[in-house]
Amino acid sequence: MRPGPRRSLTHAEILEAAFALLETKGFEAVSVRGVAGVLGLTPTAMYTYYPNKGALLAGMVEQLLGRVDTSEADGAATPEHARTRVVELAQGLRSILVERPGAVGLLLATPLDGPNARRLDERLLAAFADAGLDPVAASRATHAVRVHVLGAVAFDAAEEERSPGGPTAADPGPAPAASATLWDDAETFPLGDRSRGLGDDPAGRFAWGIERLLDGLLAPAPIARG
Amino acid sequence: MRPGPRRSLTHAEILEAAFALLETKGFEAVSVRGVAGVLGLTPTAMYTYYPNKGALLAGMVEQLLGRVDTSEADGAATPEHARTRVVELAQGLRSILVERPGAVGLLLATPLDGPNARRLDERLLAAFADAGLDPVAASRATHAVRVHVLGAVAFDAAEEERSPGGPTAADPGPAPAASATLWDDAETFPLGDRSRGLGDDPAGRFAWGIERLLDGLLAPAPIARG
DNA sequence: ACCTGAACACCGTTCAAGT
DNA sequence: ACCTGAACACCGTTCAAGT
Repeated sequence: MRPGPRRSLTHAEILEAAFALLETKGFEAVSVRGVAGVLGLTPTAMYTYYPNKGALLAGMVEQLLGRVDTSEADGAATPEHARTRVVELAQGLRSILVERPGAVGLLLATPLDGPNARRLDERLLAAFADAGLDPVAASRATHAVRVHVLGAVAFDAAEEERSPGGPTAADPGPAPAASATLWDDAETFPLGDRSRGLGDDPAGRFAWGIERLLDGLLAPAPIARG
Repeated sequence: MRPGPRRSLTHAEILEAAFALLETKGFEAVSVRGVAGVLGLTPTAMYTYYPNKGALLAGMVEQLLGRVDTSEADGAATPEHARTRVVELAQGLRSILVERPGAVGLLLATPLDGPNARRLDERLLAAFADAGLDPVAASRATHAVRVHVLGAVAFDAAEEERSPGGPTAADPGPAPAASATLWDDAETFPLGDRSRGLGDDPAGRFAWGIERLLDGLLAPAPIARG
């Protein structure tokens, strides 16, 4: 068939194909040509749906962030409820990113400014306001949480890449094996070596880190600083 | 000239060319072919120096991290000194990343496991140990700082990409202009809209975030948690 | 409006060959 | 050991053309 049977796909169908590619072959495989291939389209046909690759990725990010549950828990606006709400949002965001291999690449390649990104921000801002923070502090606290979640997932992804299967359990790896690449000068790092494998469970250290961050963000006495 | 005048470059010279490319044309331009071009080499010649592109990027990351000053300040091992040391390391790491446009891409594309990355970790671990944290907590605190710095720089870079020139001052951008891409459903986000441009100075919010994180990591009374 | 086919200017990497 | 040249299997994007 030459020109085409006018199939008229929906954006949802295209994103579905893109996510299938992301989950089966990783972020690198999410290409305009690749998605077109899955859909049985010519690469150029993709440009009638998205003006460029960035817009496609932004669409994926939006759909991903839409999966984060931001329904207001029916609890009151007490500081205690506010804190657990922040934790839930942070954990929820982390979950949808960790569940999908390659999703981090997506987030890092795309500005987070769609409606669902802003909705998430809004919930965090509201929670920090409920916790008693003034608007400037709430804005910065929201940013700090955003930054922490994304950074943590990015780190986990980078580690996962070099030792697939997961270091969740005790996995010291090929212990004395020559390090992966060029540097064999092998200084010793007593503290690092000793602590290797201590707090290494990704989920555990993330939960711990978020709690400590909130300890600092919601500290009751902001007077004694310095 | 056909085969070649046996020029025998050093790794340092190759990395210099790679950084020149990074700083003038951004991370995307750092390609095996691109670097080879700057050096007057054929792309294939690059493979006698680095086994693949990843190793080249890892070499760049190592050199970048080598620029972070980790010289032990002559101060005593008091908790107060420990805290300021962590802040200095975090700020130092952020500086070398922020100064070089495109450096974030580098960090995110490469596992941080070279000697200089470990040296930085070691300094953070030592500081947290000086501050009185047990090995597990010190390891997790180190990870939290790592994550926070990288996440913050990645965020700033993403923002810089869509409004170059910097939102350092009050820069509301094209205020009511239709949002960059597809979504025009335009829910309203009262808190987000009100706080837009409040705590948005990258350096300021980073410094604030690191201090709050340390408030939580170095909290004196880990009893009253929950 | 949606699609094809050809084309342009790129990638990373491998392989056989030269010195 | 270091390098070239040709090649393979990819990219994102544009353009002219068909229905």
